[in-house]
Amino acid sequence: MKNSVFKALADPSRRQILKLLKNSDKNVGEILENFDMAGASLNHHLTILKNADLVTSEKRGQYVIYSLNTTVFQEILEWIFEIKGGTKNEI
Amino acid sequence: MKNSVFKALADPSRRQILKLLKNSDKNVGEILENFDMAGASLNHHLTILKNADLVTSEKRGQYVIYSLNTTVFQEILEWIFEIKGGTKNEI
DNA sequence: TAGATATTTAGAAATATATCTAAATATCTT
DNA sequence: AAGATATTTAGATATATTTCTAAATATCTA
Repeated sequence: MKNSVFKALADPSRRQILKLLKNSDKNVGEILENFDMAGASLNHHLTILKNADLVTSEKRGQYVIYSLNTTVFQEILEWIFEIKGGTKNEI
Repeated sequence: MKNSVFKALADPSRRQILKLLKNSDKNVGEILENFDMAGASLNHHLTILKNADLVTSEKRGQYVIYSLNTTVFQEILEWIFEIKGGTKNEI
């Protein structure tokens, strides 16, 4: 499990971004509406999430759409089971 | 889910400590053998893990024994499911 | 009780992180 | 093409984190 994933999850704003993207993909402006933060600051968080593969982004015209990448969460689950002991069947 | 938990997991040394404690409880010296780090530094990491309720500690004579506290991992799992969607039955 | 061992606390230094403003780049619309 | 809107980059600053050494505290053993 990559360190960048845990580092990315260690910030409340970034976790909230993930929660926002759970429901629907959003462009940067739409994400920004939920925060009291400069656009450049949000961009910094998005970059960190992207480097951790927790989100993906795609340019559509003027906008950049961010989406949740759920495959990494599977890896996090596996890391937890490794520590916690047990398997997916025993939750 | 408390921020302190994610913060605690964001450091590789601390994640390794959790992995070490998975197999058996250990005192500080035994944990320290696995790291190239001053005792005071390790103590700092242990304090962070303790504040996040990821480990517990108990003094036994001269030694302090650290143990994994698996109950918090259950909460982490639930947070992941909240983001990822799905339930424990669908892994 | 004195010295040895185990752990924690205090304080300092280096590095990393989060945030900002200003400017750059890309795209859209008229 | 010019101006408007969306996003990113650059550079600065403040705060947080990791690590160290030295010293303090607690317990054990001879």
